[in-house]
Amino acid sequence: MTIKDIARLAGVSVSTVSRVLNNHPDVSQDAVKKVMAIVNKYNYIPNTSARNLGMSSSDNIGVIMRGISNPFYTKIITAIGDKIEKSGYTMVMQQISTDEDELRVAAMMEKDKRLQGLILLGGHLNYTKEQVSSIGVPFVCCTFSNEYGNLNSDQYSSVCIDDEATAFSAVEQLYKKGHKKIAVLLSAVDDGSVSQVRYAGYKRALKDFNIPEDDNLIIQIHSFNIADAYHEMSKWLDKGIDFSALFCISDNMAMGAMKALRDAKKIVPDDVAVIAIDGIEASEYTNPVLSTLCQPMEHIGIKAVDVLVDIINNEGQHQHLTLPTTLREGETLR
Amino acid sequence: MTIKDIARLAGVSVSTVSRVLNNHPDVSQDAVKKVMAIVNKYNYIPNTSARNLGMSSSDNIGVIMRGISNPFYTKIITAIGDKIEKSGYTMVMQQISTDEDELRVAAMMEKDKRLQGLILLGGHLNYTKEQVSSIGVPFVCCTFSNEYGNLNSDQYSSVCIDDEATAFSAVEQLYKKGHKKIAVLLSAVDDGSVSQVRYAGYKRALKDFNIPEDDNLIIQIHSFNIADAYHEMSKWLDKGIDFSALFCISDNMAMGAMKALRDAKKIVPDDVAVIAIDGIEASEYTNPVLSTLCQPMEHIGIKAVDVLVDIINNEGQHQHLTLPTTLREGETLR
DNA sequence: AACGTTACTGGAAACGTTTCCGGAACAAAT
DNA sequence: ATTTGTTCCGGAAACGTTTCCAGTAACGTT
Repeated sequence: MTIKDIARLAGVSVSTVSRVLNNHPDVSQDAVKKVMAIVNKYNYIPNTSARNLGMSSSDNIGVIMRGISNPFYTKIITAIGDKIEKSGYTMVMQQISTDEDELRVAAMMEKDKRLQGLILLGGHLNYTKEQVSSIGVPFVCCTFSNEYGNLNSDQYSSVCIDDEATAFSAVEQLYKKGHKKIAVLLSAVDDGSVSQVRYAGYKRALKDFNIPEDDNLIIQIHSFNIADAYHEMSKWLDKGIDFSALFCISDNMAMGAMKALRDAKKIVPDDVAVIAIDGIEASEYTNPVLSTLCQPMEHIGIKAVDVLVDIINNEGQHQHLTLPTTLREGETLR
Repeated sequence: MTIKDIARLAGVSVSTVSRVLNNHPDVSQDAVKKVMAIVNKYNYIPNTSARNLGMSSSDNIGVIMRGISNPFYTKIITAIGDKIEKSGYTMVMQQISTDEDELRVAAMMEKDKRLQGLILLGGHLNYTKEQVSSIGVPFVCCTFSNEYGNLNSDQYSSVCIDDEATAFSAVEQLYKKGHKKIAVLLSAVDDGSVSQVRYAGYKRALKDFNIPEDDNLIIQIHSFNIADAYHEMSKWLDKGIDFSALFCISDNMAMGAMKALRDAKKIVPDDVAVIAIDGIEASEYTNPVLSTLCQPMEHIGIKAVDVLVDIINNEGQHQHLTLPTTLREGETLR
């Protein structure tokens, strides 16, 4: 069943069918009716390959992400996938490992799958101008702060929270409860990732509250992995360093850390207060319930697609959205 | 940069370039060398739309899933996506809501995206023959038991655990610890879903161990949702029904239930023993650590793609794989 | 009555591949 | 010397759309 068959059955030309199917203006009501009748009767769906070839484009939007393993991303992905579908595009997902260069992958993918646009999830900030311009379709970065990039901001869009300020406010919560010996559990500190930016917020908070920085209170792992967090935290606790509160840069890591604290017989929140950032569902069901600053995950996903689709349709400029976080008061603060 | 340009630059015909690119036999070493030199030099990637149109097929494999929100699925999806990519196909993901008919979506998607094959995640068993044959590409169902379907088994493939036996063995664990009053937290019981099958395993266990069934010990919700599990469990606990153990048909639900138990001042495992099925990462970090029967999630994903690709390439028959589960001894049994 | 608009239509080229088919070049067998 | 077969190659049709362009019919204007 091709457009030709439809044309024949409806008694019109191929061009007319095409026009009807694409809502072109220059077509009579009569023709629309005839064509649609046949289309519906035979449940005709145009061939995407032929259509894309004809228009020399596609309806693919690529989504590249590093580490879907962090449950934080699944909510965002869900929202993105949903919204892409609703907008009439097709989502093409590509996962990359931690050591792959996402922009190289993006460039390849763009050629290979003829993308209309790209969404990058959980990436870095220190792309060079050349790297960015090497990819020829509009793209939007999700979930890492705008202000810290070194790029011309009109070359891409971004949708995220203010990671620095959120980290600051997490530490502030601890400070307000009287904590001064605040340890931080983080990932890399120099790769332009969220980890680095949240760490910056932590440091600014310490400074503002006149708490001296102490390298002994920095617990660094090399992933956002829950198991890594658990092991590294356990090792650190063995050192017996004195502290009264722990700021984890992600919920996932906090869950690992809390198990380590439990193993070490530290009671949360009596012995150690804990706060984190993200607001994943699981962390609402830990014992005790984790206190955390929640990201508006669905909203992030939806907005990312919105912005991208607008740009694809030439209905908008690149923009940089910063969405608000909300405090979830759990049971890990005292 | 099209195949014509490559042909011109390499000094051969378009057909020859195509043959080289597709590893056809009838082409000289000399030609291969000349073409590949140009292809590599200009980093040429063939246009997928044109190629698909020419071959009247595509390289798309569809993945349909209900409720990616359950973290259990993310591991599987990750594995599936990875494997699809490695096999040279493109993953096209479609999420559906609980009330959508997955086979209708499958049929639509197949036409729309010209799929080569389909993977269905977390579906039902009671498809009719007509429904199944309405979708014209091979498909494999993941994560629900084979034996309970009412279909001709050579019409599709499946990869999953033995849900009935696993549920049986979960209840067996509780029985071996001396429990007789075993409540069960489940989802639907009559829709052909995993829930129904796991419930069947629970009932068989009771029977084998000479424990009378008791409707009061059945806690039913209408999703696999963690929040729903929490609320429904709380409501049930209010009734004050006597019980000593709880079998949850999924880890996710168990996490909700454990919070409800905590709210009700029931100590796990002293007052109530808990066991579940799935083995998601988060449930390894609950307090206390959940005891559960783990599914080989990565393995399931990889096998599903393996089987499907073999069938697409006419290198295999439809088959039904049942993968083993392993007990993770947590801290919720006594 | 001639002309310009307007509203719509159909023919056909174009998109970038794959693949069928016929043929060239050459070697081996008769 | 002719046939037969092998190996490789190029031309061109085909895939199913979109879209440009030319054209027709109806209608209002001068």
